[in-house]
Amino acid sequence: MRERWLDELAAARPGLDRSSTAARVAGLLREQITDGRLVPGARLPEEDLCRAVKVSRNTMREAFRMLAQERLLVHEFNRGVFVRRVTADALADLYRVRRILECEGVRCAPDAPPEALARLEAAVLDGERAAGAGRWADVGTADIRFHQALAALVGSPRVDEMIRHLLAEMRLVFHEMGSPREFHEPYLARNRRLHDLMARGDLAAAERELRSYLDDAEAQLTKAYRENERL
Amino acid sequence: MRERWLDELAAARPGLDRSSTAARVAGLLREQITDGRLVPGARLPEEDLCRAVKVSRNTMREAFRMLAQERLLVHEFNRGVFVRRVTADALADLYRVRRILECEGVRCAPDAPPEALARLEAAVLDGERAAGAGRWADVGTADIRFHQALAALVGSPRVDEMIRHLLAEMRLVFHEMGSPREFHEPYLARNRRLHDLMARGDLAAAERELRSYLDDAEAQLTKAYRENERL
DNA sequence: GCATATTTGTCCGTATGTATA
DNA sequence: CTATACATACGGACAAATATG
Repeated sequence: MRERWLDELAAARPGLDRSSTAARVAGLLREQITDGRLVPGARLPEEDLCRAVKVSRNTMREAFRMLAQERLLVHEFNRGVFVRRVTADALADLYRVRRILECEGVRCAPDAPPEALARLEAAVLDGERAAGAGRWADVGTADIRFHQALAALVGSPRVDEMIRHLLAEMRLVFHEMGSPREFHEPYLARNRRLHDLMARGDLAAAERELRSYLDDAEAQLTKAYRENERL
Repeated sequence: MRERWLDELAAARPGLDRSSTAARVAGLLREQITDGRLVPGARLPEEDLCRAVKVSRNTMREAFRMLAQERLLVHEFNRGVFVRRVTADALADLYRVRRILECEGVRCAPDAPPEALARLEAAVLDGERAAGAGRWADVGTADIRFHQALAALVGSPRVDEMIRHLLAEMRLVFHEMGSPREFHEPYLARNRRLHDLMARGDLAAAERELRSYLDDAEAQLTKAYRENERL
């Protein structure tokens, strides 16, 4: 059975690019994954994908490797590659590291350049606008951008990369549980409050708010996970 | 001209393994790099390596990709792969993240299992023993193990992986400047002191000591870098 | 539990494009 | 500018592992 995301992938033929084809293919797949068209646990058969994107198996395998490094795919030896399924343990670890990096971002706020703080506010506004228009998927995207901007206050390229990968994984978690509105709506106001506390310079309160935010979100997701596992 | 590390690589044929050949090849190369036989900036020509290790280009490229993800190699499109050269900027970023992760480790010490603290002390002892025997390369290894154990107190697999990669890069830095004794000797006593402060439960003092340790090490390495650049 | 079909792991030869002496 | 060396990408081959009936 030829599935829908395969056709969409085949349709999205990019124009010639200056970078490697493997990187381009990886980009296509990444988009399918973060947009939720390729669901966690789905298997990616080499041959089908090669036909769909019209690249050789070697190139496809190179693209697989890239995405496996980003933890979006898992490579099971002699079995194939699958869209990553985030376990409850991995989820806890994800939040452990988010707490470390994002709280550090809050503490670095005074030393951050104004553009970095502006991006934080822009993300809050984007989220509020998207919510007003009922575009709940975009609310989720804005939320991710907000937390990315938070960690970016550290001013470290490495931290930027870490948080980018972390939040890409968070998308996997969201897709595994659906109902974006229910999950993201309550956090809109909290992002706003967190931003305002930081703008006011009350970093201690901001960090407390952030910690409680992350605790709540983790608890909510973990609860949903346990319920899903029961199926 | 056939260089020495190529022969050593060819000699180190491992017994059959259950994992992928690419992973095994990556392991071989990693060893050559962290041991300093492959120096930063060195070029790794595909063909020569394939002949030396007797694997196909595809497999070799897969190994390259793994090591590039660990930042030990850099892949320049259409030019080849090279052993990474850590720039002064990258060095500063390296220490920025080390400060974040290792200080977090200190703060997590009370919640860490006894084995984790034991590994910290073991690394201190290993360093002292190696120094007593004049094995300065081993002193460096013990130092890296010490800081790895420090970050491991966080109890997060992800943090473990991050610090492992970070410290592997630190090895690149060390190799680019030689004289292991001069650099590592003064830090032996500081590792001991840091450990003792933590054992005593004085976390605030421990964190202060760690920060000053990292500041000093960074300053020393940066200074050496500037001097090297003058060549 | 077995035989078969499918898929992956690995290798090779080759054509094309890119960088550098 | 030409020549050479090398990287990129393709497609086919075969063994080994896995999934399927």
